[in-house]
Amino acid sequence: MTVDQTDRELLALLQQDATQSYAVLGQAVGLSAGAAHERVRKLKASGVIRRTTIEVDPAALGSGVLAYVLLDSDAWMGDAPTLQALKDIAAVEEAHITAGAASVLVKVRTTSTEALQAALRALHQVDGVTGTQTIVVLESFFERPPAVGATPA
Amino acid sequence: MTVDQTDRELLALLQQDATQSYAVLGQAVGLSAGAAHERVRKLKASGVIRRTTIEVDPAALGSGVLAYVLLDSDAWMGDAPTLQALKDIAAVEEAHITAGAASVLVKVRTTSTEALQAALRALHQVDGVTGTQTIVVLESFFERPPAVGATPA
DNA sequence: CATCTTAACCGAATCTCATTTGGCATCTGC
DNA sequence: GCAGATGCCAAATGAGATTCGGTTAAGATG
Repeated sequence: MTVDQTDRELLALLQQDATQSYAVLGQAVGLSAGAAHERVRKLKASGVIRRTTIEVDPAALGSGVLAYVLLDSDAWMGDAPTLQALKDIAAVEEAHITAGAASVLVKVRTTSTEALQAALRALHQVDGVTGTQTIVVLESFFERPPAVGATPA
Repeated sequence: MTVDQTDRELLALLQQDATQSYAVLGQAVGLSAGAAHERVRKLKASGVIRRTTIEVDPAALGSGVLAYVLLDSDAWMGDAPTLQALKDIAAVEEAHITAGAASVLVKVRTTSTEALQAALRALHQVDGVTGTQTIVVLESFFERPPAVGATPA
């Protein structure tokens, strides 16, 4: 699908606040409510918009501990069983295969350092993992959604 | 604010799909539409729900390169000027002060390796930064919203 | 150049759902 | 046991999502 400048503006506006009416959205980009609706419908249908969701404050739910963990391994970790094992650990928010010394990088958020320890234990038990290096976050400057601005030349 | 089990269920449902009607939400948790609405309203007012937003597929917009960058520094980086400097780099999605060897960890997403290089250049120019270590992501297993389940004992 | 096709837009009509209101039951503290 | 507060339901109202018919503009085709 072609995503033009107007679409990007709509995406940016919806990223900031997905509850605004199509009338307002349309006005902001110079379209009628109907036309804005049609564009957004297509963006959803084509998968550019994955879903509409809420952003929850982790601190409000007691998840105050954030850490990044590098996993060392003695086998290839890029396959489905590894993925599933990581997904099954609720504290794991992201998991990526990486280039460099470690093979996998995971982002972990827990309610306490005790819970972090439990998560690390679980990570150690994942097949193939031989060791971990943990980077504990002291303070988050910000976490924001991906930029949607026009692709620079 | 007190967040009980029903609230957590509502949060989980809204995280999956924030477009469902309050009638459906209420039914799912055993409440009337009005009561569900009232709970969600309070969650928003109290800041547990930060905002309603859309999740955009970065790949669909051409942002296929993801990397984590560790920043070394010769000064304390935990202050507002550093925050602002990092925020001004559009490719930076997250920035955290960390314990450990490096002082700051940033998540960077770009359209190409050339753009990644440009982002690294910009990071080097941030006041206090003396060096960087970059972890390039080869493949993302998943990136999901924070868990909202009941806090285990 | 005339015509056909397609895509995108607008404005109006319809219909669903968010939001508000009033009243009842439950629980708390006095 | 009583007053106040909290949380719920059911019903009314209005806003806004969604649909539809018709128009224009931009290419393609001959």
